[in-house]
Amino acid sequence: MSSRPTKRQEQVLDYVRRHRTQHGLAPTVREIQKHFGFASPNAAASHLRALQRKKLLYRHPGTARALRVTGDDRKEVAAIPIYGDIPAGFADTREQRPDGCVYADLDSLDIRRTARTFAVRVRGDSMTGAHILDGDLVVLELREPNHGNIVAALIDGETTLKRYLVKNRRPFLRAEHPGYPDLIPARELVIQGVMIALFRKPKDAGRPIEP
Amino acid sequence: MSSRPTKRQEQVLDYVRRHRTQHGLAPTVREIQKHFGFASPNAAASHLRALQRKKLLYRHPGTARALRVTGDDRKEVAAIPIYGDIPAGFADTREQRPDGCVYADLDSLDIRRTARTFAVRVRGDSMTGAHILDGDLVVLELREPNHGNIVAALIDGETTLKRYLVKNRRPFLRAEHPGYPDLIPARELVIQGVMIALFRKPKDAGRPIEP
DNA sequence: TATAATACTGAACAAATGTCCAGCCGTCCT
DNA sequence: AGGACGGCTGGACATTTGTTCAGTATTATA
Repeated sequence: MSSRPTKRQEQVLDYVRRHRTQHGLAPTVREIQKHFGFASPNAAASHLRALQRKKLLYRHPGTARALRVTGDDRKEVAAIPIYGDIPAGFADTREQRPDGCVYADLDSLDIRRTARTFAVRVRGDSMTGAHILDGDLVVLELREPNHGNIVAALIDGETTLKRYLVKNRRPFLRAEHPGYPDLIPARELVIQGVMIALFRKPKDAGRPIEP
Repeated sequence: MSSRPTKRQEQVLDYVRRHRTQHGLAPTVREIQKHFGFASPNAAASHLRALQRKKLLYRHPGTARALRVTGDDRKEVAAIPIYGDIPAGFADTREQRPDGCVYADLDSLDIRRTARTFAVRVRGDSMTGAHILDGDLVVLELREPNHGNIVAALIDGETTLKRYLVKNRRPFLRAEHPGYPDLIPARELVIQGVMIALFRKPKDAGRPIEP
């Protein structure tokens, strides 16, 4: 019987959430009091009581900083391995060595837990026309591609990111940048993954450019 | 100057880690004491001191349950609130209502824990030249922008994503799409955040079509 | 062998923190 | 009009909790 929080209660809940992610621990009653400018710790405490009543918050009585926002626990965070370079024998996943992981929640990625998901660091500018830049991290899912999907494919022993197209029942790959020709596979086309998400961290995020 | 922990210290560190993942919060000194059967809280406390000296643990003095294992921070996933729409009075964070959250690890985002970070859903195509598309999720940090940064700014009561430029010591905003004029602020320029990351989930990604 | 570091016991203090009681004011609903 | 509820002030109390001082025994370490 969890009901909706009021505006104020939402704010409190948000502050708890934020405090947890920023400082790694939940705030105390008096920290909440201070943040909202209450004159009494009871103001914060009663909000917590209300949130608890509405099942939006859990806590251990008598325990310091024992606040836990209900939804946050259930968030399933997937560790997506990053393969900087995909070698030929991709089928054997066990031999892969990820260069770290991206962590993203399944919700926002809409990932099925059964699906094989991985990420690749993009090299080159052959897909800038599709707004995929050098250095971008592309999250891929192992499945059959559809016409128009962006895929990681194996061409001549190298893996590249291209758009997957079908013409006259024959699939081929297209780069999204002037000067790159279409790639029509001589033998068979090995699709290693279909792009489902993109993650970019601009290199110039903190750096000024020439005026 | 971080050296190796002793066997016992390793056990304590392990217990702290386990307690955090199991209960969502760090143990107190006395909980550690109880777990190891110490007769004095000082036994646990001195272990924590040693671990701190070896840079394997961080804590806030005088704060309850403020233990953080050094390596674990990197795996920590931050909940970044998504503000679909940024109203005028942004300075008052308390009135914000996030439309859910993105979850990303601090490492890959290079987020400072102290920094105020949030995300905005991009609307419109004024930044396609900078490879930022309609529907993209842009992660922003609250800080002073540099020349060339992409920022969320408040213009005429509306928030837009633009490139921040400075000419003759006067800052202005530039869209990255043909046909959009530069925005030269009449009064003052309110910068709400500087882009530090981008997250895209293609709309046509999840459709499985049978051939 | 000296010296430091580890690994504790034992007691106690002070700050941090959760909690409770009493009451005020306004809004919404019946 | 009445009552339930949200939002808050003000004060106080009892734990919880971090911290410190003093001391013992064992194990490295130079």
